[in-house]
Amino acid sequence: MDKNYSPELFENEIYQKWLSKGYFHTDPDEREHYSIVMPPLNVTGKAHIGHALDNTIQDILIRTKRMQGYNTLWVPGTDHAAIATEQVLVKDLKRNGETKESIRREEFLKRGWEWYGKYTHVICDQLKKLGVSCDWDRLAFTMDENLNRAVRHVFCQYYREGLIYKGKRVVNYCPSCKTTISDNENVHIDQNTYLWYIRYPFADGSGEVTVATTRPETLFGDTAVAVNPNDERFKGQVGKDLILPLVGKKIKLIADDYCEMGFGTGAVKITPAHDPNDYEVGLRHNLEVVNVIDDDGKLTRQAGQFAGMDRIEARPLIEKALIEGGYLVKKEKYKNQVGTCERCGSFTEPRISTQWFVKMKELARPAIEAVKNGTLKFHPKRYEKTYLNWLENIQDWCISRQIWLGHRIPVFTCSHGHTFASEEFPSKCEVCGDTNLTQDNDVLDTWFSSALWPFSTLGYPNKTKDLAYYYPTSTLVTGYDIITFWVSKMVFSGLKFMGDVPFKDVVIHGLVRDIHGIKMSKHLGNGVDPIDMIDKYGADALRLSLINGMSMGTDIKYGEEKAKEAKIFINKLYNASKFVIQNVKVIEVRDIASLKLQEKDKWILSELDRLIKAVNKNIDKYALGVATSNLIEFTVSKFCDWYIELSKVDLYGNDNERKVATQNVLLYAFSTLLKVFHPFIPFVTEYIYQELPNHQETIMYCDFPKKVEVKGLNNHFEHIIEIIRSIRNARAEFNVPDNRRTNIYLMVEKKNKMIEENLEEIAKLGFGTKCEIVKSEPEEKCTKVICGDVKVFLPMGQLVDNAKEKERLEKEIEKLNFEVNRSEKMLANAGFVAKAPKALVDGEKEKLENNKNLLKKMQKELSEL
RNA sequence: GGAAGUUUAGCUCAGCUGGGAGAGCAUCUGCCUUACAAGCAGAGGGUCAUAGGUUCGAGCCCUAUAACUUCCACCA
Repeated sequence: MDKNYSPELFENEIYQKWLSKGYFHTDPDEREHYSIVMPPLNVTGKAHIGHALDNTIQDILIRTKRMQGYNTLWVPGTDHAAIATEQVLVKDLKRNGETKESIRREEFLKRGWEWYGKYTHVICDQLKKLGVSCDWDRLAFTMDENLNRAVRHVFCQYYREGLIYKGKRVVNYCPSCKTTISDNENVHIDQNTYLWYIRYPFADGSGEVTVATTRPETLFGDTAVAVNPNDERFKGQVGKDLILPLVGKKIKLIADDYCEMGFGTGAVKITPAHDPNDYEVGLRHNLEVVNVIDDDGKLTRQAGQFAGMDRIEARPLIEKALIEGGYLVKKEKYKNQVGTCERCGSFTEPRISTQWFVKMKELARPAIEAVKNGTLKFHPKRYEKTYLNWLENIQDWCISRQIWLGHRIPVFTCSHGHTFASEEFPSKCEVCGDTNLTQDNDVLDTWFSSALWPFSTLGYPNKTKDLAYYYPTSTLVTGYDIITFWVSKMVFSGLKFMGDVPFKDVVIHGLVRDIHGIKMSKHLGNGVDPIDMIDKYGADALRLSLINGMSMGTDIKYGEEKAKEAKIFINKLYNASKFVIQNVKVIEVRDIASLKLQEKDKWILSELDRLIKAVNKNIDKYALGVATSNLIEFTVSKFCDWYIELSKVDLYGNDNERKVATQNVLLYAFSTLLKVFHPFIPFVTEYIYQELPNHQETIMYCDFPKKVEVKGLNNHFEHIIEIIRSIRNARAEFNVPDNRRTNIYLMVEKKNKMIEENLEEIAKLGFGTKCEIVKSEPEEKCTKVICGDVKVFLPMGQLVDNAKEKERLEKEIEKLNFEVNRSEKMLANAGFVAKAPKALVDGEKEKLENNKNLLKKMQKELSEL
């Protein structure tokens, strides 16, 4: 082993070994299964710190369950991320003076596949560095042939059942990406803009109506002005014609509840083509729909002289024209929110278009039910609300996208106008046999294929063994940001097509932010690159730093410091392993239950037992951050600080029987610790494990510890620890440097086996040359420490100072008095004695008794000084 | 406009069926003790956001308030 912990020397090698041995691969058998499907990775992306978190959590769960004996499957996969990839490709083409239209659809798709082929391994390789134990043999891609089949199969079934329809709706359109985007992808941002007050004169010259708008450029599409039906100011004028400024055409003044009295001017212009509300108003009043913004975000010829200009850029010019025409009443500053495209950031346009939709009401119902009746559980539970709230207010799902990359909608039309959906590419029309067929040009929303992920990756629509065995999967791990995007869609899809939920538990983690709590972004340059962290501190350190102290569902503030800290801890574990290994090199391995254990052995084993149980419990609760805290606390504060030091007495001593027992306890405790730790920090635990005597082929398949199989471990070894602590404290108070050793004398009230057996240990850990039990106070000048029924004498010669000694005792007495007082007050409280649990009351009584005794002794000491 | 989360040591956070406030980092003191100076031993540091309430007992439960964060929503 290397002197220092250097993960770069072994992590990669170990991963390659795991891979080559096929440890991650599994097939159905007679055992109980535990399965997870990995949220598909964006195939053209780089792994970011959020991926590291998400996959570390999954890996911990998978590795634990694998060690617990489950048939454990973790399916990895990638997503075709159509819009993002298409954008990149289009940009590429542009550089060569081409467009996708110029190279045609077929060639464009070919280039898409080349791109995917080129980049798939990048993100997968990055995940491998993290140590993920997923079954790479099953790596899935949302555009794989089988997944395509699943998509078409599902589409056709929806279609046949009338759950998919084509319809006119106001949808969000991104003029830059040139496609429709879903509500989820349309992010609202605050905007400082203006409200323009524009005068619309009555056609008969009888005055005017002033409307307020944030979008003067849509004026060319106005087909009415609406006022509230109860608005007295407009009584008698509703129904009259107004002149549309700049255009000159006549539009009607209508009355509709949508227009709120008291807001703005109380009158609102209605542009059905470019505002969802206005569209609804338009339907109610049978208004004409006039498109003034085209696919590129430019004004159409309806805008007259402004035609061909970008809608945003045209705004000041239109304002100028309104001023010149005398139509602008005023313009005031205004804050509102506008939709922007999640991907490119440009302003989106609501617009009327023909799109494909999935009817959601009926599909949502069982998905709601599954959570309400507990078939599907969220961890933490509060995220049920996000999920339910979304499903309960669900709108129909717009699934068509106007791009080329992705799953093309399998709907065909023949030259006679017959339209039908088909799973396979049809040779003729289903109705009339016509062979002249055209396929719908749109592709499906990427979430349409992601929605099928838990079963499409297992072979659906074929009835495979995998599907029968591993579905429903056990746990889904993802961030709260895609509960509505993705989780909900998988649930209703699974229920619909598999007749069962896609997973039983949904584990929701938070977002990883920078150390100040700000979202990481390229723009701000505050991102932490996980690969960078792995290179500097090792994958185990990265994993541990992400998990330790994490509370599921809550955002994490992350900085490089955390990886550094984690590495320091792992270094500690590594050093402990060096100690263990060098002391068990030559060992007579015995069954732990058959050993003659000393008190310190029993103590560490009972602490280990507590640790194991706590970790098991916390993993079951998905409280992984608490589990690692348990593990670290045991490793440092129990095993290293105490047991290793205590064990040296016997390891370096002359009693062979004691030495063998100690070696065995050391080996047992440490190897058990490694196993419990393995899911969290897989590399270093495997590396160390392979150095231990009697090891198996891999730690990955060792039994995950459930408890320590030794009876009668309870003792009061804590008392020895207390004595050692008081010695150290006393020395520190006298400023005795650690390198100056003294004798230690103990006076006990009655024979105490525990102390007799641990004299050497007390001496070693208490900086003593020796430690002995004395019958009477030693002659030497000593400082005295009282620790329960034990009096400790530390001969300190000149250092002992009566005044200081007195001061120390008085401080102790004061503390004790406070305690006694507190206990007495509690016990004097009738309510407490009557209502608190008996054990608590009895405990308090005992404490009071002990403290009173101690107090008496101390006061005696004080008076004797 | 709805909803959720957060508020505990200088910093990052634990503390989950209510029973004497914790860790790591940082700070101070002493130590190169044969696993570890990326270390060891010791110390200081907190009206658990504020105000009420329930209870024998509240960091934890209830009700308000404040600050910060996030999600959802069509207010011109």
